[in-house]
Order: sequence, then structure tokens, then C-alpha cells
Amino acid sequence: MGQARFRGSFVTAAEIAEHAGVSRSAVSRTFTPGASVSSAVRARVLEAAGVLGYRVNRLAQSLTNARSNIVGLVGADLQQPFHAECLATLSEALLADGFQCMLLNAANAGRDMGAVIERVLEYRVCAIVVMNGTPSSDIVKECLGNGVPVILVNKPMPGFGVDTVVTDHAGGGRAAADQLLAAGCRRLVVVSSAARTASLVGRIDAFRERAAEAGVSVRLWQEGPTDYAAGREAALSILRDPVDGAVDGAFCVTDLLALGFLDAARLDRGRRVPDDLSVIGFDDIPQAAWNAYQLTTFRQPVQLLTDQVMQIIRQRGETPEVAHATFTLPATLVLRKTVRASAVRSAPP
Amino acid sequence: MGQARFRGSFVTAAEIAEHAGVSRSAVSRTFTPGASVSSAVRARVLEAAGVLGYRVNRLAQSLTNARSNIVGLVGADLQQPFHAECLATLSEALLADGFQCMLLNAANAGRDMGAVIERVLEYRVCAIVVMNGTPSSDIVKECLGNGVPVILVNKPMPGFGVDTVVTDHAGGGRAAADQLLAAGCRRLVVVSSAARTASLVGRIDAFRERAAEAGVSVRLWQEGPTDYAAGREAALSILRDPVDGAVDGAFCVTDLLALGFLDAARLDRGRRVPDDLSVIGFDDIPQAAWNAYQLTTFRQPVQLLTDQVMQIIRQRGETPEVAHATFTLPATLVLRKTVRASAVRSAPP
DNA sequence: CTGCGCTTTGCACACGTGTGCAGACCAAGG
DNA sequence: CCTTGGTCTGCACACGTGTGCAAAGCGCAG
Repeated sequence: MGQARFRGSFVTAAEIAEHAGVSRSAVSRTFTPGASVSSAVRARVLEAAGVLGYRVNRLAQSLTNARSNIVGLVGADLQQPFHAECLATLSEALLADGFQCMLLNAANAGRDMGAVIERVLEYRVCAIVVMNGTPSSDIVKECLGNGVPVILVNKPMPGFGVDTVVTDHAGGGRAAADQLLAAGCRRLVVVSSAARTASLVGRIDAFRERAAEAGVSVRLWQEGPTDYAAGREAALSILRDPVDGAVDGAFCVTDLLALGFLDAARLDRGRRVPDDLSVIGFDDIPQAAWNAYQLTTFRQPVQLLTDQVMQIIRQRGETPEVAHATFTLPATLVLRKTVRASAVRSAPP
Repeated sequence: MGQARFRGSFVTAAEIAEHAGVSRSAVSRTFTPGASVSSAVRARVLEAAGVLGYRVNRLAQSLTNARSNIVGLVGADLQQPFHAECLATLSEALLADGFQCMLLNAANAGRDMGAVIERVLEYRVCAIVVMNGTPSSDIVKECLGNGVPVILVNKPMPGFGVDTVVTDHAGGGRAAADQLLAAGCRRLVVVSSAARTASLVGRIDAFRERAAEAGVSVRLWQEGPTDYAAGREAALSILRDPVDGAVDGAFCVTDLLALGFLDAARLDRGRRVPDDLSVIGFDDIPQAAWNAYQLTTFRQPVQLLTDQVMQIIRQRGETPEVAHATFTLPATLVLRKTVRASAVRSAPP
């Protein structure tokens, strides 16, 4: 209420000092934990700050500290359910830990995310987290050279001085193959996109390898973007043949692909899922649990990934010189209703 | 490459000046558009900057400018499709216009978003955009008192010194009623949540008013959160009665509610949509277009809303004193397949 | 050659904060 | 009384940048 200054600018510590009749240092010390101020001075400063509405200027603060408390969050395709979940979880964890997050939308994946990273470097961020997409090695080197740690999610980049946190895509791919094989499927297809992302490739390769071990060959579909429409296209094309003798098991490397695949398989191609055709996805986005789908899929451990990222940020903030590592977290199978119950089951208790 | 300094800190303008044999002012002027530097000096500065990897410190820059180029983006429930779309669109527009965006995840809606806004004020943001959720009037006053413009999306707060950008919820609600009435529905229900958000209330009231004008009363359901599961609950409860004599038209004030409602209506309650029951949603999230749903809904003009927000930010950056206004943008009907074709149609051409 | 005007340059200050250092103040013991 | 030790406080500098001001350099007309 006591607007001592003209409207439209922030109050500074000097003004608080004047109002409270102390030196500016006293104001600074009052808001610095562990600094030496008498309780009398502290009280007067706090009162003046309350009246005038003082709010410390973190920009100026960061100037002396060389610590900005800002973390750069880089990602593309933010409106996709899985990425949105990562973003929501990460940003909440950052805020809870006292950081601020600068969002860098690399928009359409594949656009030069170097440009946006360069811009956020100008704010002296204390870390950069890449949620998806692939930054060029040049820009990563530049970050590291300036002492800004880089943390990659689901994008291993070994021997580069970065920390990496990944889901166990290969483990998920193997488990997916096991599920379909156990369900009796023998004509398998992997549905992916034209993107050759490490996470997608990891799932694909492990799936095919496991199927090969069982003597089953796998058809591979890799076209278009990684979204619902592409999943539809895949099903429309793959399931063009009549029911008998066709594909009976599909591993869609993303839930979005899986849901599009499911819709086209059922509604356009008349397949009964899971009777004629079993489908498995990956990510466990909220829509996978919807009753129209009930998709069997693998849950990415978003909370664990986030926890690990936070731990790395804190760690590097204190002791930057520690060795870099890759943390692999398990994907867990979520059994719903798009995979046929396996013929051989353990007897119920 | 030429790391003249020890690894782990940023290069300053003074170091560039020394390396190029000029004054620090010359460096500053080289990177300030419109400043007066000879081309010879500029060239030497740019070369030194390239070699040493100079990157201007925006924190220090903002200190003198009192302009940080940072916009605070406040929102809750960021993983919900509509909010995620708003976030993606807004953050991309901000970046394209040269701003940086600080993301403030208010997490579970209704938590004190005052706390997060207070924190971002410390970074001297040049504007705060509230994408959803309701900030307290105290915190809004504090922003405005410090000269930080506040822009509310879909949350009118008239006479408060804020700018507001809203979808025409009432127009959508009326049009929804018109659609259902034209389809011959006479036993209507509005499905909403326990949240009494202005946007939801606007849709509800306009819908009921229009229905009342037509002499049709409307049952109102307002329970639980605004999500898929709540839509299911609504349908399970409302459609418990046998088919004949029950509800034949539902306006779900959100697509998420509508999709949950649809699934429960079809799969659990055996209704045929649109034959037995017509359903209309609101938002036009991507999932509404999926083949399993084909939901008739109203598209919120996210791109227009974003454009308007950007225009306000630019405007207030130049001439802060201009009068505040509310901009209302139309919602457009997206006809899909959950509303019965109206009995009376204009003859095809 | 001299004077004028324009461009370029460096000095010095400002922005708002943290903090080392020295001095002031105070209490207690000798 | 003096001395010692501890707690507070204020001065002054630092952080990295933008910019007003005056001086210097230069081209050109008189």
C-alpha cells in the first residue's frame, strides 16, 4: 500500500535501507541466510520491506554469485502427451527445489535446437536439460566449455562429458517380444516412424533380437512422423491383406502410434483386438488407459527420471568435477487388454 | 577452441576488449544495434569474440536496461492436452519474438499460485501470462504496482488493470445448445466439474439460457475434477436409467469430460452415439479427432489467443500506459460424428 | 591554413546486489 | 580503570554491461 515511489518500478535495497534508517549492507544481510545481523535491525528491515514491497533482484544477485538458479529446459513437440508429462513433472520438481526453469521450445523437432540453447546460455543457466531431440555436439561442447552441465534424457551420448538419464528401452523391447510370443503371436510387425531416435532404435532392435532368438522374423515399418496419424497409416497399409495369414502381433514403439494403429485395425480393417491381433505400445500416456483402448504398454518411469535429473543438478552444483555417468531406469509392463491372454498360464492360487 | 581462460567460466567483454586491443565500450557497442563503431574496430571485436566464444551476459544487461526480456508463463495441469497445446504455442511465439519464457508450474490447480508468481517477480520479468488457474487479486496488484503487466487467458478480471484474452465461451455454449436442439434432442444434460471456473460457467450458463428459450430444461452435473475419469463417472451415473425416457443430448464443457462420457456411454451403458445420444465437447484437443471418438466440439482459437497475447506484450513494452482491454475471440464449431444429423436441413446445392 | 561539423573512442558512472575488512560498540574479566 | 574478545555495522569494492559526455580524429569548405 505505501507506494513511496512512483508506480512502475521495483523497490531497491537502498530504499529499504533509507526507510529503515540502516545501511544497505544490513538489508542485504537480512535476506542472506547465515549473515550477521542483530535482531533489532533485522526487524526494522523486515518491516520496511513489508511496507514498501521489497523483492530481491535475482538478476543482480546472480551477477555476483555467478549462479543464476535458472535451469534451461529444452524440448520439442511439447504438446505430445508424453513430452507434456515430462515437462510438467520436471518443471514442478525444479520449482520445488528452488530453481526456476526457462523453457526452450525447439518446436518442430529437428529444427536447430542449437540456436535456442545459445540464447539461454546468455542467461548463465546453471544447467541445461534436454528432454527430447538431439542437440549438435558443437553446442554441447560450448555449454560444457562454459561450465554449464548438460543432462540428456533418453538420448545417450557417451564419452562426451554429459550426464544421461535413460529408460531401459532395450529391456522394454525384449519384454514386448516376450509378451507377444507368449500370447502365441508368430507373425510380428514393429511399427515405428521415420525418426531414427536412439530410444526408438533401442526398442526396435531389442524386440527383433528377442524374436529372432525364438525363430520368429519381424516385419519392420518405419514411415512418417511419430504420431497417431502415422500409426493409422501403418495399420491401413499393413493390414490390407485379409485376416487369415496376416499379422497377429504388433509392437508399436510409441503409444501414439499404437492408438492410431488400434483405431485403424479395429474400425477400418475389422480386426478384433486382442483375438485376431495383439498390440503393445510404449510410454503409457494417459490416453492408453482410456476405456476405448485399454492398451497394454510399457510405462516410462517419468518420476524416477525426474528424480535422477534433479539429483544430478544438485550434485553438479556442489561438486562439478565428479565423473559423468549414464543412469538407466526400468520400464514397467502395464498389462491391459490388447494382448491375448497367453495359452500357458500358471494355475490361479 | 582457443580457451584462453580456465575451463568453467564465461568470457567477459573486458577480456574481448583486451584481446582485440580496444576499449570495453567498443565491445559493448559492437553488440548494440545502432551504436557508433567503425567497421575496423567492429571486425576486430567480432573476430576476438569468435575465437574466445563470447556471449553477452543478459543478466548484467538487464540490470542497466531494467528490461529482462523474460516473460513469466503461469499455468497448472500442464500435462492436460489443451493446456499443453497453449503452452507449446505460447512458448514458441515468445521465442520467435525474441523473448525468453520462464515456466511457472502451479501444479495441482488451486495451489497458491501466488508463491510462484512472487518468485518470478524476482527476475524482473517484463510480463506475466496466466494460461489457466486463478491468481489472487493481491498478487496481481503487486505485479501491476511494480510495473509488470499481467495478461490473463480465459480468465476475465474486469476493472483490475489487467489485459484479458478470452475465447467466446458464451457463444460456444449457445451454439452447442442450438446444435443439440436442431438434432432433435429434448432431454439435455450439461456435464461439468466441481470447478467453478469463469470459462466453464460461461459455457454452462449460455447453454442453459438458450435451451430455456426453446422451452427445454437442462439437467446440470458438476462433480469431481475436469478430466476423463470424471466424464466417465458422470455418464455412469446419469445414464443408469434404461435407454427410453433418458438423456438424449449431452454438452460436456471440456473434451476430456466428453471423451470419458462417450466411453462410458457406449461401452458401459450401451448407448449408441449419435443415434440414442448426441454429445458435444469443447476445446478440440487432438484426441477429439481420433477415429474412436470423432467428437463434435468447439475449437478454441489457440493461435489467435497467442497472437493477441503477443501483441499485448509488445504493446505494453513500448507504451505501458495504454488502456486495458478484454479481447474475445470466437470458438468455431467442428462438426464430427457425435451429434445426430439434424432432421431439418437446408437442401443440398 | 583555419575553422567547422561529423564520426569514433575512451573514461567514468550507473544498474542492484554480495561480502571482505576494518572499525565501533558492548560485555565481562582483571 | 584498562584489556580482551565477541558481535554488529558501514565503507568500499566487485560482478558485467550500457551509455552520456567530452575529447580526439578526420574530411571539407572557406
